[in-house]
Amino acid sequence: MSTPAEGGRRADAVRNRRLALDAATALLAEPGSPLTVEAIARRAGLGAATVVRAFGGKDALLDAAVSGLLEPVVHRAGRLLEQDDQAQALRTFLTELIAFQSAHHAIGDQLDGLTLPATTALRDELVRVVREMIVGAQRDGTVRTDLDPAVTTALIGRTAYAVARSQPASPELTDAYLTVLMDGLRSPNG
Amino acid sequence: MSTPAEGGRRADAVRNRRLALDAATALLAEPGSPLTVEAIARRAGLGAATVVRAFGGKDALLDAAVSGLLEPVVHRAGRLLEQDDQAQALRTFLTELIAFQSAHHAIGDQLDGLTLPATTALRDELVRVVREMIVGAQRDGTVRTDLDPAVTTALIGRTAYAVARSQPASPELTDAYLTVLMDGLRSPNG
DNA sequence: ACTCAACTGGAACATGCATTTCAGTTACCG
DNA sequence: CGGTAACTGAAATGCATGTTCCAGTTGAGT
Repeated sequence: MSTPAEGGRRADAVRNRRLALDAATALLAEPGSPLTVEAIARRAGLGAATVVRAFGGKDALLDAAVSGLLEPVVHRAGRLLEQDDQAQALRTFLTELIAFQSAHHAIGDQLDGLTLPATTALRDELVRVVREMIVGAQRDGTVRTDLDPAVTTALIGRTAYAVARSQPASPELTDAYLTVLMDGLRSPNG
Repeated sequence: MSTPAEGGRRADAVRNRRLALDAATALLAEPGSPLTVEAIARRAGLGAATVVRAFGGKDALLDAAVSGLLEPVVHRAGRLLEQDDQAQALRTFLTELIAFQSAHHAIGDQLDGLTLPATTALRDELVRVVREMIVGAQRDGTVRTDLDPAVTTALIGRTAYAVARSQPASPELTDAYLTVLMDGLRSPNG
């Protein structure tokens, strides 16, 4: 669909494509892993050339792996949007997002300057959902209205990412972040 | 003193050392610059070998350049510590720190995983000063006491860095960050 | 079974980088 | 001035990585 589809491929090619994807996904969860084509190939039990060809390049492989991990997170965020208390939904979502990013440490680590179409689309969708949460919470009166929702969303995105990158992952830091953020987002005279 | 000192060096060696340092410093302020030895050498009007040898390696050169930029920032933070209102001192310092990091974009960009002795020492000093500001503000009653100062310091360090990395530098984002942070750090029932 | 296009992977290649080499140059001391 | 050790920088080296080549292998249609 997005990347070379399963069309008239041979069975071994399909299987190796899956192996490469699984290996890349596994390495994304291991901090300090090289995340090179060589490492992915070794993990998958394949040659480097096969790994590269399966997706048409390393970037496309990483795009598939990262977006595969990100998709359930985005889906979960959409579900939280249906909740009554949008401020609480935002807090819950951020907690889960930070846990997710901590678990898949290399996602933000190695992929900073790349252009990955599927991943970018999911990230945009995530931004959209978070902004809706903020707007909803403003409507509820639980989040201050003197800040532009778009700016607030950018603020949350950047800082949450930074907190998740703490090494090693620190529950106290995450707690402090959520506490300060949510209190700071409350109406100033409330 | 730290790196090969001026000892019995020839005049041209001393001059080229300075040229290399200035070139590296200049490149740290230019977003998107390669920051390679080649680029530094071209900027300095020297050969790559000369640039490398002047400091005994690229890392040592960057350490000298970054710590040279960071030193006045640390000094300024120490001066702010003498101010009466520590919460205000913290806010002022963060404003300046973010501006500084935005101006020298590449500092955090390219130097994430390196071990630079002088730079690390200055950063530790900076952390120490910020923690003192927080403790002082807690004593003043302007910052909540239900958070560990060390954790709060880590939180501020990570998030300020993330905000400064926004591309392009956005005054609204910095404003929103400082507003939310300082309000969130106030006593919850105040 | 037979065929052959698709597929594989080790090896060669390409790229971008820091560092070292070394023949030539130059600052500095006497 | 010379002599010489320090210094210079273009080129060579080393290294890590992604990508491509190609001779051999294999899945799948007949």
